[in-house]
Amino acid sequence: MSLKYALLGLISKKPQTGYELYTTFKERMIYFWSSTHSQIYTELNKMEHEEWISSTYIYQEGSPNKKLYTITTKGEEYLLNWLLSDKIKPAKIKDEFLLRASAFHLLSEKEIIHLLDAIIEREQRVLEATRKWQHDNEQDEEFGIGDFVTAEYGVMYAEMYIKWCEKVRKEIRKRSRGN
Amino acid sequence: MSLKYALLGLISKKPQTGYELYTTFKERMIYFWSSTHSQIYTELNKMEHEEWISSTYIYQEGSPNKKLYTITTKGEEYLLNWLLSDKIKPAKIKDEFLLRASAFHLLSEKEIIHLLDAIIEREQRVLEATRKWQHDNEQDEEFGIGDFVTAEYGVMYAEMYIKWCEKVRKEIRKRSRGN
DNA sequence: TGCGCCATGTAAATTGTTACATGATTTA
DNA sequence: TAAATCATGTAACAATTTACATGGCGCA
Repeated sequence: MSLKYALLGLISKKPQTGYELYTTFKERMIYFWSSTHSQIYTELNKMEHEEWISSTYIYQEGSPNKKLYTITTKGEEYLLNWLLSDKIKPAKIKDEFLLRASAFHLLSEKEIIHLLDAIIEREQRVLEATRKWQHDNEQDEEFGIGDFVTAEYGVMYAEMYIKWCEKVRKEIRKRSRGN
Repeated sequence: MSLKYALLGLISKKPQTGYELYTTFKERMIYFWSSTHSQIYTELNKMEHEEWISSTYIYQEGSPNKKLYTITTKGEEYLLNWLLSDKIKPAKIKDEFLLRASAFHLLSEKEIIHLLDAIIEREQRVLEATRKWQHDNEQDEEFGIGDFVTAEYGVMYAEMYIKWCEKVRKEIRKRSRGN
């Protein structure tokens, strides 16, 4: 399982809390990885046991206390070993809309167009958010090569998705004119 | 969970066996859905209990016997209801290579290029296979709108992935010349 | 003679999701 | 004043993966 590598990769950039890692997952990594806070906290505790990371407890007034995790030498070695391994597992995707698309033979033109429009809108929002994030952060010294290439992927992925939706719309219109 | 809808969608096109469904998943739907044979067989049995599908046992000489599943009216209603529902869950993606890419700050130019080349090769194989499948089947009367649009997606997705890899390669070369 | 294909299943283990639990501060 | 944010965790449940189990046929 790769959640541990995902967490190690992020912590290797700078020490972080579980909450920060969780927000990074849901805000920035959604188009290539996903997880929930309950899974992240559990995994972080396991990883500390394995001594891939170490934590410092930070007392705060006003807001709740927190644990800051730092990667260890052992953790860095473990991560690097995985990064360089030859066996790269193929992506695992569960795309509900594509699944619906595969059953378009059961729907009318109107129904398909309605679904497509909703998805185009959704993807446009994702695209705008990614571009905004990229623009707001690219001058930041913390913005590294990994952030650059994955943000670029996010943009290309959303653009492709929208283009595909429009292609499908054209095809649907064409087919229903034909009937 | 949507595996049941995935199966219903496929069975709605024509009666199929668990084995046929399983091969469709691993050969054709990999870029938008994945499952294993053990999960598929279990799910099919549950779905028959729910009366969304019914089965006919087919005795064969030479090869093992099999069960052919057909969708019921109840199953069709259930599927259609899901197809038209407004809440379309966002795609859940676990892309190990993108995860590695997000940790590229830990690798050298040479190491990154090595990984990229392997992925480009992999994606080119996927792309060729999808195009071949599309070409070999588009004249088939069973090749419907769902097959058309999802195959198109597969092609666009793989093309985008390759373009992204090449963009990353250029960026990596640029950055290491800069140092 | 060993591997892959056809064909279906169960059991065990791991992963992932949702709900429960707490509680102060900030924002609408 | 209700919801969202910060912050961390556990428990129960659901989904998924890997291993176990069987066995004939065709191919190299």
